Amino acid sequence: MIVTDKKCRKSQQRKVILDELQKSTAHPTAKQLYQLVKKRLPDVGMATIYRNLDHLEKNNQVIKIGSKQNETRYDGKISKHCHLICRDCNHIIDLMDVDKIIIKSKELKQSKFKIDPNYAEIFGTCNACC
Amino acid sequence: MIVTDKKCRKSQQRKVILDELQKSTAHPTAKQLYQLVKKRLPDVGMATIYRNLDHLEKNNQVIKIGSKQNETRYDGKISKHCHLICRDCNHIIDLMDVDKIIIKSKELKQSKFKIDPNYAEIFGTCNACC
DNA sequence: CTGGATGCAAAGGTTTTGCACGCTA
DNA sequence: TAGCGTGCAAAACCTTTGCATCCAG
Repeated sequence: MIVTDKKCRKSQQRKVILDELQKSTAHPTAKQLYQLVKKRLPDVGMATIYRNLDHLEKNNQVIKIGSKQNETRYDGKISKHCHLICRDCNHIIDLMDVDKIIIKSKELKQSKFKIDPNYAEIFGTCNACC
Repeated sequence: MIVTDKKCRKSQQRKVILDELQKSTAHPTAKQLYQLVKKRLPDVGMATIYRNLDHLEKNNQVIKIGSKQNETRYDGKISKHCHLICRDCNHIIDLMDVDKIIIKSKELKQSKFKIDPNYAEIFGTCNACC
């Protein structure tokens, strides 16, 4: 579902932030984005970056990678399994019985990326949050 | 590859931290683990929790969930795609051409978890780090 | 004009580090 | 006894928030 915020104003800052993020392929951090934006708007503040990233994410113009929680979580089970992570409540479900994760992608083959089968995080919405 | 640290000592603290983590199914944060450990070792400090979690992770006894980087990263591409994340260098590769991710798991079906196809993070090692 | 957006500075959280002391092997 | 591990406190980070001011619509 795409939410369009009718009350939002298109400030220079917001435009530049979105533009820099769309131009980049590096998946930058807020700080890196700040450096990029600062080149075009030297007076920009860090708070503006964060506020706009939140705003843009809520309006589905930007993706925040990973869990929305900013505390690291740990798992004492080291046998092969993967995690389902609820983007709403941060609940994590273990999938212990996954034989194989099949991803059909040419880019994956070309990338020569070596998938660690113990480590996949699949995001979505858990039963309680649906 | 399993790395066993020959110089490590089995302090009470380390044993209790590992034990609590293995008993838990909640994927606790460092702080939550601290509360659990504190019940058994009232004088334990937060630094001990963090140092041991690092140590245990390096020895493959504990999994740190998510990217090892603790800064949030953002993506300006909102079309459906998933991410390959290198656990060594934190490089993120976009897979734009994934039709479907197939996960064979009974637990997944039972969980009624609703996967967001735009959001999968597959961890491993990138070409440069192999 | 109006109220959303900004910049600055301060506060809030999490994680790391320095240091003297304690404890395992 | 050697040197790894601990607890405490301070520091280092990342992110959020309060407030006066600015500016887009």
